[in-house]
Amino acid sequence: MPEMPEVETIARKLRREIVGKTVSEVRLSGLSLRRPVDAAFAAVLRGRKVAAVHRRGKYLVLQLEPRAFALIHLGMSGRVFHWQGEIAPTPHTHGLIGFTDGSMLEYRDPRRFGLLSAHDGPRMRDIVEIKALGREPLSPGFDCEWLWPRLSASRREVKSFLLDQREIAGLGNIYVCEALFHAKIHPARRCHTLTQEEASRLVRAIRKVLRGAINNRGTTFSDFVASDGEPGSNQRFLRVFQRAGRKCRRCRAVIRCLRQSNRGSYYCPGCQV
DNA sequence: GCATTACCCTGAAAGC
DNA sequence: TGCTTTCAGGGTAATG
Repeated sequence: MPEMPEVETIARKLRREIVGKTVSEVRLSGLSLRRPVDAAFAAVLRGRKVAAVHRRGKYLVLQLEPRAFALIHLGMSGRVFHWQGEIAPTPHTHGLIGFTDGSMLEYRDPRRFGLLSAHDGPRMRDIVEIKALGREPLSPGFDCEWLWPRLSASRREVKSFLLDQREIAGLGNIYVCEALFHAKIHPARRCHTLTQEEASRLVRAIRKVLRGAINNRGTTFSDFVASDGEPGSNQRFLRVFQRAGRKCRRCRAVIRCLRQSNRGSYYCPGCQV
């Protein structure tokens, strides 16, 4: 499941591969993703040049020239490939963006929880999906001074807060579980009960797990691979995620899994209070 | 404002 | 072996 480090890995790769290329054609499967792909998607992209590749939260953003933006969200199972030359679409290929040099960008998404959208003209920060996103966890503004007042004002469970993209953009289930482990905070703790020291630990833990995951080119289970098809290696460093029933590497307690908002929360009952 | 539930979807794993 | 069922989860919407 692609979260911020996986999307960042793809963005870095695409930055080297497709910036400067001009879109010659766009083919869509016609099947609906998270929502139907707008009929204008192809028209907005065709003939435009890729000026830059950005990442915002879990969105991959292609900045086009003349000014327009294409948003790609990978959902649960989305993958992006850059191919040299013509390729045959798979049953799960929902978007093919061809460039004038003959290479192609393929969007593949078996579960179709992802999103493709195009926006002609606006500033990036005014795009509705981007506008809704909270702070970037690796930006200079993501610190305890920013986070603690927000935690103090919320009675939600901290796991739910951290997954909320309107608060912090880019965290998903894997890295929230891992960050809470490193910060020694139980996922069901109510935000307002966290001390300033715990909030500070949480900030450091979030930055640590994300930076580590980016360095490892993301976490690969079954779904995620970078745009060249190479898997990431961060799964080797996970401490709690999908390790229920196994022993904590720090305290030897047995890792548990509880359900929060219908998602699995993995934690160590020995380390996390 | 927040929690809960359902929904979208399909591959993998488990169960029979 | 082969079929059916269950589970996984990001984001959104409806409901309480």
